[in-house]
Amino acid sequence: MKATIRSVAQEAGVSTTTVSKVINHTGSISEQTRKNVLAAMKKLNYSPDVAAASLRGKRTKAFGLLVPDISNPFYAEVARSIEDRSHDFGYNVMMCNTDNDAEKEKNYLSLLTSQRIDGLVVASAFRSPDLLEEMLDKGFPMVLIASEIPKLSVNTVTVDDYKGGYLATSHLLSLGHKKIAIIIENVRSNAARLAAFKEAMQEADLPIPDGFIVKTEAAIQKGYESGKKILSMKEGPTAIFACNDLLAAGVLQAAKEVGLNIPQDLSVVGFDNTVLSTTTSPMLTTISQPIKLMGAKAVDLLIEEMKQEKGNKERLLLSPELIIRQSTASISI
Amino acid sequence: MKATIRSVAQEAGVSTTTVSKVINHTGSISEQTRKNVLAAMKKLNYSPDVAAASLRGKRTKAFGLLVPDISNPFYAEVARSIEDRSHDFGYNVMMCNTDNDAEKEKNYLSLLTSQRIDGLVVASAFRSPDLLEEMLDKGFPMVLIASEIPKLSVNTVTVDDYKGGYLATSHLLSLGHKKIAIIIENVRSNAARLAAFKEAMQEADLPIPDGFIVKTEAAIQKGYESGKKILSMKEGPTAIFACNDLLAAGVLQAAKEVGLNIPQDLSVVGFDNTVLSTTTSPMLTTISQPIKLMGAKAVDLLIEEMKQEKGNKERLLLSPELIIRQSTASISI
DNA sequence: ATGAAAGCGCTAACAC
DNA sequence: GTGTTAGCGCTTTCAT
Repeated sequence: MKATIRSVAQEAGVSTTTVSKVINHTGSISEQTRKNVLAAMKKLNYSPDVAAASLRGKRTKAFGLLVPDISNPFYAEVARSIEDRSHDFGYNVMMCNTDNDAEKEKNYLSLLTSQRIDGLVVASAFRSPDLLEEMLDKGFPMVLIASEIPKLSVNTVTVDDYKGGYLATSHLLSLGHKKIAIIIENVRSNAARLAAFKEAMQEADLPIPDGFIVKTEAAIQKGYESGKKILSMKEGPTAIFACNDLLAAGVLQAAKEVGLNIPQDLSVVGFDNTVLSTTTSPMLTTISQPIKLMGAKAVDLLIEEMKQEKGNKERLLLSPELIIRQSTASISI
Repeated sequence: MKATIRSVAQEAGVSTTTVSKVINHTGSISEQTRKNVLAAMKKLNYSPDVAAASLRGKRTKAFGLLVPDISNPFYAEVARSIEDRSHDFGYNVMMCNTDNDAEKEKNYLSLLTSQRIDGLVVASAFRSPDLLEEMLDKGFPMVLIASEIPKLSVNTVTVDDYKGGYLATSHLLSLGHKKIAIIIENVRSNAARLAAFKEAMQEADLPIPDGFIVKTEAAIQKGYESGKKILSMKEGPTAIFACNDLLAAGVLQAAKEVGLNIPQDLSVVGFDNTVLSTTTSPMLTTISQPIKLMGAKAVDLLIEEMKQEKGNKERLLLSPELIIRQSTASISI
């Protein structure tokens, strides 16, 4: 028999109102009754029912989190930072894996609506963001993390992808590379990385030959395949910018298989600075995103928005950093 | 203004009872009214409020998931498989990171209780399982995954850790290694792996020198440090069994730093077969756990238990598999 | 086949 | 400083 506010009230010899007041620190309560109530709560091992409270207009103390795939180390780390910060505020996080699939996204959105969550953290791509827009219009607290949906007026925290792409390309350029290929994932954040790549190449007056831009999905295997394809060209590149660590790890495998030494024969730079970038051999030069900070900021923004109905939307652009490890080197010839 | 069962009833010109019946497929409803109600629901974009329903004794359609750390690739993959299967049943998953910290475990347990979850999946260590036991006694649906708490009578799905440990050690033994060290994490599952290691060594009449068993935490850095320590011994081992991939990755780094070639100078086997084992170089020989299957089974067990109050507790022991890659080889001398 | 009404656990006026 | 009371959105007897 689970303890209710009524059983606590009875135990403490007061009314439910009083108990409610001590739970929520509202109204005024004498120190003595407070103690009695607290004691009764402890004795009955009482914990308030959020569901019931939320019915009366209070918060559910739960956020939804939409990620493409938690088993992708980048999103696992994002999830961890989101959950940590949420927990600091007494919030639980409902995790949903969308695979960037529109059907699943929609599905989860309605599941989460049924669950009466207080806010939503979105890291999924949402190529058709109509439903999100609807929720936004209704004033539903939401924040995008590591994901951009230009059309939407919404709180956003991302790394500066353009800068990241520029950093990576410049690094390669400064090493003397002239033939650089890029592998991107087909999501919005990667578009900015590509744009920066093109810009940097153009500034250096370098061409981007056909086949030097390949678009694929985020998976080691895909990186491997893309790497194979690029490295089989007659006039292959001397460097590859892989737009995330998963892809870069795949490229490393492909290069090894083709007999290329890294970084002597081929430089590779990744993106995200996930755990993977330190386990590959050679370790990956990559662009780091301040994941801990991003997660914390995202949650803060959400909490903020919940308090003040309809505050202004913020767009937080955090700075990426170039982490030089062992997968890049000056061009030898 | 969110649609309620009342607004739907009004729209359809029926009572709330009728609407409830069509939602839950209970009682009997004429085909015509069914259609009307469905139409009204669609029109108002209605989705039932789980919180309110749960107040009346229905399920909340949410599970809790306690993992040590979602940013550990193994648990990320476990979480993914749990969430996938839960979603198949219309369930949401609340993810909690405990860091195997008793305080946090306790904290989350009470947070989750407030949330009225229908069941709990536990992958966290729970060195003091009193609270879990209490919940179990109350008949609360629970399942342990990749984690053992012998004292508890509870549904469990794990890999056969003993067999896994035996597999790993035998592999090394069959390669001619006689001096083998082991690095374990201080959790229960690893105890079985260690026991199997000892057993296999004894069967082969091989001693385990002082310092060949090191106990640490699950992190690359810890694996690195432990590796360094072991490899600095005068009479070092020719093979190391690292009880998870994170640790193994660290050992690889340590070996490299000390100038040891893998697998020529040192064989390494990991455990878990996470994404890490394919990105290291050389790729890791490791013991694979059928994570997808484990997650699915765990959820199935939970659903099963929810239906039939107090069924018998099952203990599912799945078979691990030896995955031979490149980090192990016959002893050269 | 349908509806009226009670009540799940809780909060918030409002009264005292 | 404390209690009475009305409902939040829903399910569920029990009538009709």
